[in-house]
Amino acid sequence: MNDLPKQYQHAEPEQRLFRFWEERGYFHSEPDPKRKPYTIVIPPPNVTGALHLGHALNNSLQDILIRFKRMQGFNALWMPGTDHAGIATQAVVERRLLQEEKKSRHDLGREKLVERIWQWKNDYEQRILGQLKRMGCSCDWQRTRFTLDDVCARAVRHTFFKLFQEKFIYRGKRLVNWDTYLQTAVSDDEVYHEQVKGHFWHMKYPVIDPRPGEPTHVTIATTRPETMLGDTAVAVHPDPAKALDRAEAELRQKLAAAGDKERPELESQFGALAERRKTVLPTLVKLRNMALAGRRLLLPLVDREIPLVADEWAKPELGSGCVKITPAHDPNDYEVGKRQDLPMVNILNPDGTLNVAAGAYQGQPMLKARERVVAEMDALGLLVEVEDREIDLAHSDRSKTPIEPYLADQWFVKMDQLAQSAMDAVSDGRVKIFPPRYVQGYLDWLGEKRDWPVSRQLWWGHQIPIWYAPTATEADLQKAFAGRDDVVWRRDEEQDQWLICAREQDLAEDSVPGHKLAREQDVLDTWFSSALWPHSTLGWPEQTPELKYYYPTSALVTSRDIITLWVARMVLAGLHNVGEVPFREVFIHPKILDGYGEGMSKSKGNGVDPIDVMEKFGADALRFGLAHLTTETQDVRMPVEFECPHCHKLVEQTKKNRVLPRVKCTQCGGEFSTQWADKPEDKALPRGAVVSERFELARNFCNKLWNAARFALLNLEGYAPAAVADAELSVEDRWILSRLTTVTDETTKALESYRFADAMRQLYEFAWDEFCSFYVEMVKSRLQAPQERGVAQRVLAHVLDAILRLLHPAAPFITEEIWQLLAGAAPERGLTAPAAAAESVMIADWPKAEPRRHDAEIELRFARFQEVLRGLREIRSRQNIPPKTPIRFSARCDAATADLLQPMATYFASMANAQGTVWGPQAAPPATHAQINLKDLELFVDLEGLIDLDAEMARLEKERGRLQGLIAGKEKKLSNADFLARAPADVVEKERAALDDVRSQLASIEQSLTEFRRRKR
RNA sequence: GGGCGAUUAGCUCAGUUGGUAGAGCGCCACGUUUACACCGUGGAUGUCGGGGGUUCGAGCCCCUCAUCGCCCACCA
Repeated sequence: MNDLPKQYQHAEPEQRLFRFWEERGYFHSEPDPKRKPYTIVIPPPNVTGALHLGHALNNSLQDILIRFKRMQGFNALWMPGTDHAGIATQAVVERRLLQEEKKSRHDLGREKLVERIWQWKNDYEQRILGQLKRMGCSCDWQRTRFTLDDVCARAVRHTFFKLFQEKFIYRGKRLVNWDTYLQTAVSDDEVYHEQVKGHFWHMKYPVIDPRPGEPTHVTIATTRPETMLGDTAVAVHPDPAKALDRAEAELRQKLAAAGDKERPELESQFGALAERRKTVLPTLVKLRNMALAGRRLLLPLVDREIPLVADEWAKPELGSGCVKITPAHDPNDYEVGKRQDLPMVNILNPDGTLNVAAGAYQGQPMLKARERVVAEMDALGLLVEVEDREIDLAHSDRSKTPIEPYLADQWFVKMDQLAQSAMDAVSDGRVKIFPPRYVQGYLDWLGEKRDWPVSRQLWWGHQIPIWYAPTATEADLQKAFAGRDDVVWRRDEEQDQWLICAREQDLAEDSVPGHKLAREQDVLDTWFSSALWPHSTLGWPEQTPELKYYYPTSALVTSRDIITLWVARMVLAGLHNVGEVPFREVFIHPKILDGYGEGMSKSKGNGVDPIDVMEKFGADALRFGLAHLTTETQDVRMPVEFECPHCHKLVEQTKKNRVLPRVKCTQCGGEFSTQWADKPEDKALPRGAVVSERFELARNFCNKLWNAARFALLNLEGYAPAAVADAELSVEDRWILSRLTTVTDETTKALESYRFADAMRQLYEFAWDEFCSFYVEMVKSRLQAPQERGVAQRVLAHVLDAILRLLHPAAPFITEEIWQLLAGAAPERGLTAPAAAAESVMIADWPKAEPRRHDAEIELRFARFQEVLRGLREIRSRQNIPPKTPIRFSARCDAATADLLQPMATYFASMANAQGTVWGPQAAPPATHAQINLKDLELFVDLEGLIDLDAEMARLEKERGRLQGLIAGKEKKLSNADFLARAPADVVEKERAALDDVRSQLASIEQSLTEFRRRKR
C-alpha cells in the first residue's frame, strides 16, 4: 500500500474506471416491472459546438441524481442524446462555408449543404458525447438519440399528422421576423434588440383634392422611410380629444406617484400636452372628420391612393398625431390593417431587396432604397425634418443581422387548448417546478396562448410532411388514397389548393394520377422535435415496453432560459401525445456566468471547456465543485484565466482575447492555442487551458479524501470483519457514528429536494473536519494497541465505506478508485452484519441513517472537547510554545462539564500535548498562567517557566475590553423594561445567564491581571 | 414599462423559525507530530448596498431608493 502516491492522480483512474463501468453494463437499464424506475432525459445539447461549463453543471447535477437514485435501488435510466438545433447549426455551417470557401448555401444546393451539416453534426456529437463520458456521466449510452434520427423523425411525423388531422395545425399569412441573411423566419425568442444610431424622418403626404379649410398635407414620422412604399393608409385617432384627456389623466396619476426627481420632467410633459391641445388637436379633429368622410391621400413616389382611416392605434399625444400604416412590415400596423381591412403590400424579397411592388425601387436593398426615398421626398419638398435618434433595432440572434418584419406563409400550431393543458398540469401539481418562483413565468407565458409558428425556411431539420396539390380535385385524392388512414387532406381556400399530410411514408410526386404534388420545402422549428424528446426517445408512437415503464420520467434538470421554449412545450406535447405529463419534477439550476457577469454561451465565445478544467483538476473536482456552487438563488460567477503552457503563469481572460484562436502570454510572450483554434497552424501551438481557481476547493477535497483512504489502507493490515457490539465502541467511534447518521440523513434529504450545495457542504465538512481532523487523529493510538486495533479497524473501514457511498454521486471516480482499493484490504465490511462489499460503489446501496446511533450526549461532549482543545492550541500559539513542549492545564467548570471532559484526557494529550490536572469548580489559576474563557468554563494553562507575561497581559487587556463592551450591552438590554416584559421568558433567562457568565469571566481576567502586575514589579 | 433575482470579509459565496455574523481562496505567524504542504495549528479582516419602518431585539420581516443581472412587453 505504500506505493500509493501522496497526491491523487486523476487522469489514469478516470479512463480505466469509466471503461470498467461500461464493461460491467452499469449504465444500461432495461424495463423491469419488479423494480421502480427513475428516469431522466438529458436536455439534448445542440450540436452547434462543444459543451461549456454551463452544460457541465447541468449534466453533473443529472448524474448526481441518477447515481444517487441508482444506489437507492431504483432502476435508473438516464437517456442521452443531442439536438440538431436547426437554425443555429445551419447558420454555423453556412458561416464557415462563406468564410472558407466563399460560397453561399445556394451555391451548394440543399442536398450538399445538408450533407455538410451532417458531417459537422457527426464531429460535434462525438465531441459532446466524449465530454460527457469524460465527466463520468452514467447515461445509458446504448440508447443515445439524436433529434433527427429515425426514431425521433417518426415521432415528429406522427405528431404533425395527428395535429394536422385534429386541425391544431394550420397555414396562414403572418408577419414574421424575417432574417434576410439566412432567409428564414425566426421566432420572437430568437430576436434580440440592440440600440443603434438612426434617424427619425418627418414626411408629409398630400391630401387629394383638399377642401377649403382642410389641411393640404398629413405629416407622419418614421424610422424606416423606405417602408412608405408599402403604406396602405394613414391613421388618425377616432376621438383625439378624448384620447388626450386620457393621456392627461395617466400623466396626472404618474405625477401623484412620482418622487421629487421625476417631477420636473413630468410637469414639462404636462405643459407639452396642454400646448398640444391648442396646436395639434384642431388639425387632428379635422383629419378625423376627413377620415370618416372617406378622404384619401396620395402616397408620393409610387403615386398610390391610400385612405385616411380612424384607428385608435394613432396616439394624438405623440408626433404629429398621425401614423403611417404599413401592414406587411410592422406588427402593429398589421393589426391595424386587419382591423381596417386594408390591403397588405409586401415590398420585400426574401433576400432583403425590394420587390416589384416597390415600383421603380425594385431590386434595391433596403438601405439603398432608404437613401433614395429620403432624397426624392426631399426633392419633392415633402421631407419636413430629420431628427437623430437612438433606435432599438431588432436583430436575429442567429445571423446578427437586422430583422425585417415580413408577411409570409407560415405553419402554426393552435395553442389555446394545448397551452391550457400545460398550465393545468403545473397548477394542479402533476408537474412540480423547483424553485417554485419559476412557476409564475411559466404560467404567464402559456397564458398568452399565442399560436406557435413552427415552420422555418431552412434545409436542416424535419421537413414538413405536407404535399400541395394545386390541380387535383377532392375526388382525385379520395381515389388515390382510398383505404389509407395515414394520409389526410384539407382545402387551403386562400391559395386554392389541397394540403395533404402523410403520416409516415413520403408521397411521390405522382401519387395522385394525372397531377403533380409538390412537397413543402420548409422544415419544422427545432423545438417541435425537442418537445417530443421525453416520449420520442422512449419509442413513441410505438407502445414500447420502455415507454410504458419509464414514462412519465422522474425529473428534468435544466436552466431557466428555456422554461417556456422547451419545458412548457414538452408538457403540452407529452399530454397531447401520450396523455400524461413528461416528468414529475423540474429542477431549474443556476447559470454559470463569466467574470464579467455574463452568461456563458457558444455565440458569445466566453464558454469554458470542461475538458480544460478536468485536465487540471480532474472530473471529480469539476463535478463536486459545480454541485458545491449550486445554491437556490445565486447564479455562479466564474472568473477564469488562461494558463500559459510555456511559463505556467495565469493570463487574464479579457472580453477580447477570450474568443481568439491564439493568445500571447503577457508574461513570457509565448503564444498558445485556445479552444477556438481551428486552423492547423493554430492547433499546432501548445494548448493554453482555461482554468479557474474556483475548482481548487474540490480538488483539494479529493486529495484529502485520497489521503484519508491511504491512511486507512496503511492501517488495515490484519483486518478481520466481525460484528461490533455497542459496548466495544470507544467514545470517538460512537461520536463519528452518531455524526454519520445525521449527515447521512441530511445529505439524503438535501439531494431529494435538489439542495445540491447543502449536500456537498455537509459531506465536505463531515469528511474533512470530523472524519479526518478528529476521528482519524483519535483512532491512531488505538490502531497501535493490539487489543483495540480490531474494533478500530472495523469502524474506520465502515465509516470510510459510508463516506465513499455518500460522495459517489458527486465524485464517482475517486470514490470508485478507493472503493476498489478498500476491497483489497477489507472486502467484508459492516458493523452489525459484515458482508462482502459490492464490486463497485456505483451499484452499492445508498447508506441508511441509523437513528439508534444518534447520541446527543456524545455530540455535546465532543463539542465541549473541541472547544477546550481549540483553547489549548490557541494559548500554545499565542505563547509561542513549541508543539513538542508539554503543557499542563486545569479547567474551572461545573461538575457535569468536568464529567464530560475528563474522559477525553488522553485526547488532550495526543492532540495538544496537554495534560489536564484539575477539572471542576475547585480548579484555580496557577500563579503564572494563560487563560481562555469559554462558555461556563475557564481554562488555565500553567506557564511556570514558559510565560511571555507581556503578551499574555496584552491579550487579557484586549479581552477585558471586549467583555466590558459585551457586559454593557447585556446590562442595558436587561435593564430595558420592555425587553423584560415582552421577550419570551427563556430568552430573558438565557440573557441573564449569559451576563453572569461573562461577568465571572471578566472577574477572572481582572484577577489574573492583578496577579501579573504584582509579579512584574 | 411589468416581473424575478442579487447586493454580507480583498475575491467567490453560505447564513436554518428574527436573538449583535460564517466557509473556501487570499493574507499574517508558527509548524515538516510517518495519511495529506492540494497539509496542520493559530490569527487578522465586515456600519451585512443607502434610507425609513415594524419589533424588547432585524443580515433575516415591511416600505423606499440605488446599482447589477435575467425574463416579458413596448417603442409611428
